[in-house]
Amino acid sequence: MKKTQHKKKKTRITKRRLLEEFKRAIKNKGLKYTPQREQVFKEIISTKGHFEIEQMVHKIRQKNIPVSRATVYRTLNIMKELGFVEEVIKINNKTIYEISIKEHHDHLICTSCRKIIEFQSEDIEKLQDKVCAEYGFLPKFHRLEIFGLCSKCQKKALARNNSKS
Amino acid sequence: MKKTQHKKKKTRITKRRLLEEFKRAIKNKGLKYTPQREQVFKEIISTKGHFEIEQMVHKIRQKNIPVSRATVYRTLNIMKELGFVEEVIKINNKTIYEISIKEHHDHLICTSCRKIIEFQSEDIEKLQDKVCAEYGFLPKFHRLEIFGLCSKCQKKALARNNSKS
DNA sequence: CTACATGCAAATTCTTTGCATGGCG
DNA sequence: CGCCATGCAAAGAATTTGCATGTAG
Repeated sequence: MKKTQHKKKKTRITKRRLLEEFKRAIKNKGLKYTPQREQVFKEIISTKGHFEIEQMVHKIRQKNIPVSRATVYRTLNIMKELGFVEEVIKINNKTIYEISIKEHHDHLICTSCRKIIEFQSEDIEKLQDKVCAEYGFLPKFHRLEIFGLCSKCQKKALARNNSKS
Repeated sequence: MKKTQHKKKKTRITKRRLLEEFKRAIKNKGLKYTPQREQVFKEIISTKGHFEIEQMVHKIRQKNIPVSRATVYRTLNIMKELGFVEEVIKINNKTIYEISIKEHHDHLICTSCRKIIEFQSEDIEKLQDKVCAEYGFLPKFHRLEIFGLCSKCQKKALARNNSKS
């Protein structure tokens, strides 16, 4: 019984554990665990969904940790190699990074208001695995984005059309 | 009977029809239908899957149609607005465009050799529609990319590991 | 003819890099 | 201490833009 309870805790303290994992990974690579790197990482795991570079630099400076864009880029590249951060989306010429550690979310992206709705579908993931198996492909992570109009923007579009005619 | 046959032709001459559609769309917008624009479009619809800018410029020049990168960019932006070309992927700092007209493909992307395998799964698309419905989201197009190792690279990785130990 | 398109080169934006200096281990 | 990290500024790369000239309609 107690053991089961203990296991459950794992999910609760994810952030702390992640930070430890990161620290270990960094050191394993013979790299140094600096305040900047720590803070970049902290910032990322407390960010839901996506983030951009400028945003990240800002947030970190607000915490009184001096950091340059260069360092953020460099840290992100390390994190990419270590597999903590995932591939990259581009929207309006801006690169948007995504965390690969947290449970994975797919996205509905409104092309009108740019709102991003996250969702998760086990069924879709199962089918993906099936496809991969067919091609002998070993999946590491994926990205599913559905572009379209969110309900609000649909209504707006409708309203516009009505007033026209 | 004959009517049915006739209908089938529609699918056969897609490229020609697409070109007409494009021409109409351009003119409807009060824009001009220039050789450059025509060629960019032709190039795109005869390209399977993805394409990059440099590649496109090259191909068009090879057909003896002078074109500048600027024009290709400008044309692509128009095509984006008109909905002929879709959102944009970024791999290694390069933007990769995709045609939105042709049947849609999803992708398995090998992170090692960069090979891109296209696939299609109606089942996945159905589930996507279901998700959209749940959120009252009106999908226009989507992008599904699964990153991982293709079978060849898996074998290579395996071979490396064996020789190590 | 007129308004829009093109090409060039300059400007912008995002990202990477070289080098001197700072700091983790 | 030694090596790696940081910051800055400069370099690079991708994309956009201003302007003079060309051309579709």
